[in-house]
Formats: sequence, structure tokens, C-alpha cells
Amino acid sequence: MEEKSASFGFEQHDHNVCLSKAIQAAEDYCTKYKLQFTPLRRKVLELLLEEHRALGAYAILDLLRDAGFSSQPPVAYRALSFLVEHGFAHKIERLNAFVACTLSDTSHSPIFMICRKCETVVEAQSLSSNLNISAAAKAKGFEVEQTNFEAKGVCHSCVETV
Amino acid sequence: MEEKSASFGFEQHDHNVCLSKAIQAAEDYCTKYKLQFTPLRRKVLELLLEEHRALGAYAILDLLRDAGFSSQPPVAYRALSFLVEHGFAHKIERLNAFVACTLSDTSHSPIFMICRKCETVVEAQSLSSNLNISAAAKAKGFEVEQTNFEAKGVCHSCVETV
DNA sequence: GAGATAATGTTATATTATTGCAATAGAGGT
DNA sequence: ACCTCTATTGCAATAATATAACATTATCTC
Repeated sequence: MEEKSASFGFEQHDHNVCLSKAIQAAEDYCTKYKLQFTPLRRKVLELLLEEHRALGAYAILDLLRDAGFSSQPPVAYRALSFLVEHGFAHKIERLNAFVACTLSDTSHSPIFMICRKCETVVEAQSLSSNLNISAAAKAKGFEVEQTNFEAKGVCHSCVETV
Repeated sequence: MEEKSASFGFEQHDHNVCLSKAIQAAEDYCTKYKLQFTPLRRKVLELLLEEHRALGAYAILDLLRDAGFSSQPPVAYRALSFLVEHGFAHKIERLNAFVACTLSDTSHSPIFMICRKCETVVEAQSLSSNLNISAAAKAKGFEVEQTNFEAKGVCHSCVETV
């Protein structure tokens, strides 16, 4: 079990609350849109929510095995596809790994800050950047459908610890 | 051989000029910084420059074989690492593939627009977006070291052709 | 030219992801 | 509740992407 004061957003927070809220939000969303929030999908989302790090599909697979689910690759990839498709998780392309979405906001275009030391991944909204890129793209007649903005660097805790 | 008027930047241009200029620029840069612009590295850059699409490492490997080079994976990956490290090429993370850099500008933080229909990849400068993200990150105490901004969508030629 | 360094060649293997098909569970109508 | 259709999951095989480790060759420096 996680305790209070885990790090998130490079800040402190009650992680259990953060996890259960996200699960509840996903459940509500699925009910609303008649999507099946199956035990497997819920479990994968929980696993992602337990860390503010990106987990690879095979790391998830190991955790699924521990939890008594089947552990063949498609099991993880399909659950992850579902979560990504509906905005409950995101793929971090630089890492070939996945994080739970931490912004309740629907249809956002997040940017991710990836700490190369502690591997924490923080999601932030970048509305102005997005407007920006869309404008630049439109000028060239390009219709943007999806974006991924990822920044690698060092988070404030790790900067201090050198 | 490529002819005049190939598509680039979703615009027309003389592709041979564009290719030879980029090669020349890379050569000059390597001379200046005492880097070895070997036949292999030059060939890989040429292959990338021949298309404004992203090529996977294994596609490059096939082309290298045709050109008489060794075709084991590390051969391509090492040449690509060199090109990326020195800014002659970029990796498109969404595609696990590589494109030649088309902005002569050093130390830029480009954004890429990837057409999902014709697969053309266009590089653009996004200074304001970058300042933007850096500011947002700094506010959280995050030190940005590298960014990758990728937008998937449809280019103006493909929009028209439905 | 000799020794050190960098690049390439080669073999093996690790990591990430998908295809295809069978079995099972859930949704919707009657 | 029962049937039918569809969605999900289980499973086996394999594809696609990437790296490690070490031998060999080329290049740089003196």
C-alpha cells in the first residue's frame, strides 16, 4: 500500500486519494459511454496509477502475472490500447512505456516531463504551445490530429541531489 | 535520381540541391569539429535525405546492403546515432524511425509534422512553443534538456485527396 | 611507423509489439 | 431465462526494433 506524501507533480500528495479518484473517474466515464471497464483494464490502470513513472508493457505483464492474470503480451497491449484510446493513460514514446493520465480534463494535449534520474513522469497541460503548433501547422496546410510533446530533463528533487 | 519539384515542406523544391547542400553542410561541420564523416555515415545521411519520410533502421539496412555495406543492425544504428547526436538527423519517436534534419540552424528544438497518409515528415522550428514549455517546466523546477514534439495529422496535399 | 583511439564487422541476444485463432464473457433482443 | 451477436480474453507463434560483446580494420597523433 502507498502512504501519504508520495511524490507527484514533483510535489507531495495523498496518493491513495489520487489513485481512487482516477479509478472512479474512469469507471464513471465507461458507464457513461457504455465501455467495459473490465477487471483486467481496471487492474492495468491501477498498476499505472500506483506509480508516477512510465511502465513498459512487459513490466505490466509481470505485475499482471503476480495478480493472477494471463501474462501473454497481447493481454497487456490490448488493455493499454483501451486505456490510451479513451484517455485514461498515455504512451511515452521516448520510453516505449505508459503512464496513467493525471489530468481529468478530457481531450487535452498534454506535455510530459520525464526526469532521467528518478524516472518520474509528470503530465502538464500546454494549451498555449498547442495553439502555437496548430497555428504553425495550419499555415502549412497541415491538419493536426494528435500530438506528443515530451521533455526529458531533471526534476527539481534530482537537481538538488546532483 | 530525384527530379526537380519533389514535395518538401509540403511545397515544391529542387531536391538534388537540397540533398547536396545538406551533405555539404554536414561535411563542413565535421571538418570544423574534427568528426569523421565516413562513407557509411555519409551514405546513411544520403539515404535519409533522399526522402522526406522517416526511415526505420531496418529499411536503411536494406538500402545499405544494396549499396554494398554490411547489413547487420549495429551498422545502421551506430551511423544513425552519430547523425542524431550531431544534429544531422532526428529520430521520430512515434515511428521508431529517422529523418534527415532540414533546418541548417544549430541547436534547434524542432517540431515534426507527420502525415499519416503520405508519411511525409516535415520539420519546423517552434521557438515560441519551446520557450513556453521551458517556462512551464521551470515553474515546477524541472530542467529541460531535450524535447521532442511530434504532431500526427494530414498534410495539405492529402487533405485534398480525401 | 608505432601505439592509441575511433569506426566497422559479426554474432548473438534483448526488448518491444503484432497476428491469428480459439475460448469465454457480456450486451441486447425476444 | 434463452439465444444470438459482439467484445474481450487466452494462447501460441512470430515480427519489428534495438543492444551487448568482442574481433577486426581504419584513422589520428606522435
